[in-house]
Amino acid sequence: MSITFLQETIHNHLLAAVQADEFERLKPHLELVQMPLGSILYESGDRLQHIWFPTTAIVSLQYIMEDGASTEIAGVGNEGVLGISLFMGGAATPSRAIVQTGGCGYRIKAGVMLQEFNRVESLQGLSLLYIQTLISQMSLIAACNRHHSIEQQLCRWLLLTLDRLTSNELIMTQELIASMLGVRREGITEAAGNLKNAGFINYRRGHITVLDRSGLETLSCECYQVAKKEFDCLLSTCATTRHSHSQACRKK
Amino acid sequence: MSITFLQETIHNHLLAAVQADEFERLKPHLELVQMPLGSILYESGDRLQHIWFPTTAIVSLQYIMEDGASTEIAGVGNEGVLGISLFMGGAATPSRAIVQTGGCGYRIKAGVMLQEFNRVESLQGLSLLYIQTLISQMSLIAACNRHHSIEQQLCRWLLLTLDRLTSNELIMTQELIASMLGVRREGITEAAGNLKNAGFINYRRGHITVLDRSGLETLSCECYQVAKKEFDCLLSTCATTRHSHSQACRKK
DNA sequence: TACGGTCTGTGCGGTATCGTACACAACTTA
DNA sequence: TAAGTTGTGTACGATACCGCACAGACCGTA
Repeated sequence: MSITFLQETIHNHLLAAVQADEFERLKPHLELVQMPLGSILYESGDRLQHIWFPTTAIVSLQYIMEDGASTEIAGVGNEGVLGISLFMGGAATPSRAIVQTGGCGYRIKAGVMLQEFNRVESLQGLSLLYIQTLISQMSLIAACNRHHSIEQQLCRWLLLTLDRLTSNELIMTQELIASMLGVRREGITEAAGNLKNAGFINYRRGHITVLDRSGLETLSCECYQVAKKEFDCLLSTCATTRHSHSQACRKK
Repeated sequence: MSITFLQETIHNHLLAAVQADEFERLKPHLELVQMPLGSILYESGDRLQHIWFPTTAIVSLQYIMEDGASTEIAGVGNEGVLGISLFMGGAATPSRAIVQTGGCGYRIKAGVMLQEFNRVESLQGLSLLYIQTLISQMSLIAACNRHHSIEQQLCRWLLLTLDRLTSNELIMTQELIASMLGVRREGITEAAGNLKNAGFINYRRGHITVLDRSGLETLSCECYQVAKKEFDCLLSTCATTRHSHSQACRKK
């Protein structure tokens, strides 16, 4: 049982990088929960009750405008954690966290997490490191929104989602993708049609299958590679951090 | 002399909120420097040598794409600090920091700052609080990029810049504004022309004068008000934080 | 005062994306 | 099997923005 628990835990890289003795303290508070597609972890302005560490689920952070228009500002999979604003002064995040790919994750009560965050240095270091990655990702998306075509962005988005999955099939309507990218649904239909004609993907009602990764990479903007590099960097730091907190990767 | 120093210091709200005894330790390391218009504090990928606390200067954080296209991802004035990635694992920020309005600021060596950050709780708390604000700002800009017109964004940008100035005149070419917003210079010429015709601003070669703030507010998207609220919240927390670290504002 | 560089104004066609409307296809449920 | 719901395909004009080209205005410097 406890072995199963630990194996599952490994599926969140951040959690797996917490030092063993510190992890023992967290363990009794970790609660394995379902994170079904479409469920909302928190809304803009909510006071956080929990922190989440996804294992198989993927969560999308979206900024919602007054008229209801939305834009994804970051994605969080098993490399990350949701609810970081808790550590940062208690103010609510101005975003919505919605599950984009159903799966599981660990949940921990906000109060417990905050206490441990303040006490445990490795947890703090990892969180900060992750926030850094998140900031990079958000910058990237802001710039990508401005400068790249829907098709390029769709490729980026598919690739980044695919990287967090074990299978090559996404359960996902075009409508949903459109709301992530902050564009019209028809725009996605057209872009997806092109990718299908090119033989890079296939799809049917709510399911998208990626047939040719490298094809998508050629059509994607540079942003995919940049984001991937960021993630790889984070993960490799996590992997080597269990016992000593080294410096993160230095890029370029 | 030391009184002058302190008075100047107050001009950075974050620095002013550091507890008195802790501030005494930082003080000998603070170096008042000029931050002339157009100078670059750091480039994407640089290893940080310093941390900056602007007093009268305003700095723009930009993401630069491979083809040279740029987008502002956040602005930093005397409410903030530059070089936060230092605290977050040492990885370089994937952005450029360029002075958008010339002025002064305090500089401190990265090594010293890092040491104090790890030792001094109030400094850490303030930094985290600021990072939270920064994240909010970045989300907002990402969404604004996607959904709002150049004219709306120009209004937002002018208003946010104005809020950080004492005068109502910006020293700023249209070319520069265009590179901040990530659009063509001609787009700014047109939008600025409209604002001039409406009587809200006036300008001449490199100088923009705001004549009617509230006029700009009516044309701006919601994003200005949202960003302003965030800043006000940060500042009020700073103002009350010198002796006890309270929770930040809760919104909505 | 004249020069030269920089900044701004304007026009044009091209294109990506939008808004809207509607038909059809694929699943779900009764 | 039929009805209803939800997702996808397509078409059309409107429009915001782009890329380019060039003229003219401003301002510092010689």
